[in-house]
Amino acid sequence: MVGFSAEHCSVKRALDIVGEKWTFLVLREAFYGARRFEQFHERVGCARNILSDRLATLVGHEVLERVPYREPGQRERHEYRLTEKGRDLLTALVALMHWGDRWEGDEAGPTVEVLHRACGSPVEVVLRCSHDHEPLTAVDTVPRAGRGARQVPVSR
Amino acid sequence: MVGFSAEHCSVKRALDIVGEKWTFLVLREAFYGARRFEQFHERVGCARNILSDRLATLVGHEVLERVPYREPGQRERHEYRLTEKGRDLLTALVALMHWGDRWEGDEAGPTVEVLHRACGSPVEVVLRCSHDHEPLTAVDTVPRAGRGARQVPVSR
DNA sequence: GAGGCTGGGTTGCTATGTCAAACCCTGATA
DNA sequence: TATCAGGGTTTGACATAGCAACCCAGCCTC
Repeated sequence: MVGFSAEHCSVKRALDIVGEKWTFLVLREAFYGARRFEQFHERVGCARNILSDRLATLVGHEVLERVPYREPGQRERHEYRLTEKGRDLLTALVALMHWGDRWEGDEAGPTVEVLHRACGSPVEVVLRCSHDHEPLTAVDTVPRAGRGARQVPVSR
Repeated sequence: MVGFSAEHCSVKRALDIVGEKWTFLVLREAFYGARRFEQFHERVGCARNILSDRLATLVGHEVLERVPYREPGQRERHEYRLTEKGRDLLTALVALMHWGDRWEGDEAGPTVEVLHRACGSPVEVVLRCSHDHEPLTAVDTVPRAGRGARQVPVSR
C-alpha cells in the first residue's frame, strides 16, 4: 500500500504557530475584544512572561499586529489587534468551542455564544461538500494526497 | 463595563483534551486511517513515550477507543479508533488545515485534501448564520455571554 | 525635582514536560 | 530453547512553563 506523508502538512504548519500552550486562549480573548497586555493577562490567566512570548510569536507570524495608540494625558502605548490572517482563525476557534460545548459542556449551558452581528442568530460551523453544499460528517469524507504531498510506502 | 469571564469556557475545556503538543497530529493521523501504535509513531514522528501518553489521554476522554483485534497467526493486539466524539473533531481539524493551506501553504499546493466520499469534491468548512445560512467572516460576528457565564467587571 | 503610579514587560529560580535511546514484556514461530 | 515483532515503559539529559520579584519609561502630584 502506498500512503502519503503528512509530516509537514498544513496542520503541522498551523500548529507551529497556534499550537503552543495558551496561544488559542490568547486568540479567543482577541476575538472577544482584548487588545492590551493587561487585558490578556487578566482574562487568559497565564504567566506574564509566557503571555509576552506568545504575543510576540503571534505578531511575528502576522496573526496579531502591534499598533501604537495614545490616550489623552498618557504616554504612547501599544495594543494587539487581529490581522486578516488572525481573523481567519475564527472558524477553527468556533469549531473547537462548539466541540467543547457539545462534549464537555456545562449543564448551565455555553459560557459564550458567537452571534451573527446583523441578525443576532447563533453562528454555526459546518463541514460541507463544495459541490452540492450539503452538510457532511466525518464518515462522508475521505482524505487524499494533494499536489504538495510526497508518496511514501505505508505498511498494511 | 461588564464583560464575561471566559476562564473555564468550552475552548479551554476542549484544549485541556486536544491542546497538548502532538495531540492534534495524532488525531490527524487517526482521520487519515492510522490505527496502530507503530503507524502513529511512524507518521506523527513524536517520541514513543509521548505518543503512549497522548493515546492514553485521548482514550481516557473517549476521543479514541482501544479495540482488541487479532490477525491470523498473531497474538491479540489493540488498535485505536476514533469514537463519535473523536470524529466530531474533524470540523476543527479541517478548519485548521485550511487555514494552514491558505496562510502558510507550500507553493506545491496542499499535501492533503479532504474529499466528499460520495462525489469526490473537496470538503470546505464554513462559518454561517444559523438563521439565513449565509456564509460569514469574523467581522460579521459578535460574542455574547451565554447561560453558563459569570458576569465579571472588565476595565474599559 | 523627588516620589509615586501605571502599563508593559524582563529576570531568575523551580517544576513540569519533552526527547531519544535503551530496555522490557508477551505471545507466535523456528 | 531461542528468536522475533508489536507495543509499549524506563531513564537521564534538556527545554519549556509557572511564579514572584523586579525593572523601566513617562506622566502626575506635591
